Amino acid sequence: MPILNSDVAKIFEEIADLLEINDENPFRIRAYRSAARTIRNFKFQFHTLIGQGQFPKLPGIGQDLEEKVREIIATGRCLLLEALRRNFPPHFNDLLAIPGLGPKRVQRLNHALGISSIKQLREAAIAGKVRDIPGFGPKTEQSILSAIAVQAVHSGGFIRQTVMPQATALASYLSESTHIDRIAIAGSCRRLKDVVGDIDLLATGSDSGELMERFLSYGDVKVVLMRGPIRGSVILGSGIQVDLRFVPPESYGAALHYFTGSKPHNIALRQIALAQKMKLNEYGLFKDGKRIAGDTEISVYQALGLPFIPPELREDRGEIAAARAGALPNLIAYNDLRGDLHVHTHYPDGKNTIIEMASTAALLGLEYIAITDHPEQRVGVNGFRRNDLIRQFSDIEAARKLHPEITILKGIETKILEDGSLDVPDSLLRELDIVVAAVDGNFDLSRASQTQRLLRALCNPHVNILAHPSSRLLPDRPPCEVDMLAVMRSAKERGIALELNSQPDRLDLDDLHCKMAHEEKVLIAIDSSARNSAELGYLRLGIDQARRGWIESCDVINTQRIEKIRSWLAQPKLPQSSPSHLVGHCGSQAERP
DNA sequence: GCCGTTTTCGGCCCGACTGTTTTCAGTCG
Repeated sequence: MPILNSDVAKIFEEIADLLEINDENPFRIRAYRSAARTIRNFKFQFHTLIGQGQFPKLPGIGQDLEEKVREIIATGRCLLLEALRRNFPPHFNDLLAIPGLGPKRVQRLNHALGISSIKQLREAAIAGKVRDIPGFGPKTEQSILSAIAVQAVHSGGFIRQTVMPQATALASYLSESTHIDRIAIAGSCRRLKDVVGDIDLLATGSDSGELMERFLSYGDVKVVLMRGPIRGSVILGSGIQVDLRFVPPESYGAALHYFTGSKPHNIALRQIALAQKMKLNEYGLFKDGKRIAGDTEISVYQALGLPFIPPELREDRGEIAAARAGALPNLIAYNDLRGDLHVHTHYPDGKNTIIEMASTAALLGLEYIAITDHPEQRVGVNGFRRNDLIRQFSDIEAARKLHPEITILKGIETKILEDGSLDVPDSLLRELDIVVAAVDGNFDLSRASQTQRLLRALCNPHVNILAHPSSRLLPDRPPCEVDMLAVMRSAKERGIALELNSQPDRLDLDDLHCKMAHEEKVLIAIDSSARNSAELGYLRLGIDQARRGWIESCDVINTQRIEKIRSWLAQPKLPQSSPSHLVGHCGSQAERP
């Protein structure tokens, strides 16, 4: 089993945790954390590059960390980590994940009570033993118990789509405060992350007192975590934390930037300011003690010599270098989409007909949709019947007559079986305008087997789109282990699009894989896989995700007019045996009854 | 541990808030 970048990153993160508990140089700790992030975001696998005699030059990875990466890739072990682990009980660093517990308190808990796990901490807190440790008290003990309870329920984070109604309702409520000029949703919600940990709100105006009172007395507040004159923090009934911060109007832009994050992006920008003998904080950009920018975000970037960087790109994934080089992507916009190539009908929970789906899509401004139901939707448990497909064809013909303003393509969503073959015979697939293939079941195959499975499916000459490629389900089902770079390169060679599925619990491809697709110039299809007409609106979430992944309009097949779509679908596929790296994947597809 | 418009050593982002103190350490974002 090769050691993956994610394995190396995990080791570096654990080293950082243990160094932190050891009270080591904070900058050394930051170096490990920064390297872990860089390695996790890096698109090529180190084990492959090192196997080819290469080692990439990456920021924050110098001689020492390069040697450690090589050691981990070669041996699967890291001597430094093993030495650190000998000083602590197993999983000791898990305690750092409890809000309110940092390295000092974790050490004290261990020295005073021998606590080395969250379970032990909970038991000690319930028994009232934690409050007697110097530096702790009854309030800290209670907040530890609350934090453990919240963490147990929401450790996976919250799907942004479910959080935004709460955020906008609270922002709207706060905006009624008489001394408030502006209120904004910042943080990871503004960066359009698929899963968020909390809600960050920023307000500006003439007086913060009434705002804070209003905030803390909001009907849905369950717990008040913190209440200062300009900053407050609460937990809502849903379990999500909300942080509110007030700044004076002239600092609005700098504060919006600061509270939008991400933290690594902010740190990088502050370093740029320092290099120019300036200081950047949430109140503004200062030179010689004088504010020179900060009323708007644009003013901050401009004063630092950079163009405006959209919030969804602010992850310290190369956006600052791209901004400096004038090479920021021209991000796709919602109105760029012309169609949806993965739409369902007649679902038990949706019950919308082809006509209803088509009319809603037309109202949304779409020029085409593809009806791509699962075979079993039409036939139940008795296997695929050709007559059902014929019946749907005639339904589509009827809908076409009723809604000539929108093109309706005949399609199917076929399952990719464990061996990479499809659950619908080629003889039927060839009668369709478009074929969407998707993994369904057997999510826990080995990385090699899962990759082979997808590569073989891509060899089917009728497949046009690989749907929700990682099969993750937010927030809890992890993505399948798969070599996505190999899948993308194969898809590109064969003219197949990878789907960015817009369902809020999928958003699959994720942002990093979107960026990879953009860099690899692989076609993307942003689809809703709507199960009823309302879900066609999820396309907006797909666009959000695409923007986080640097996707431009030209990367996306369904920004094209229907004529282009038809010619893309009609393109002959490469002969099955021609791409050298696919030999062995592309056997003849057996016909199934 | 990294890195260079402070360049091979010395600096590395920075302010708010809490709880437990008795002036501030620890933590968070």
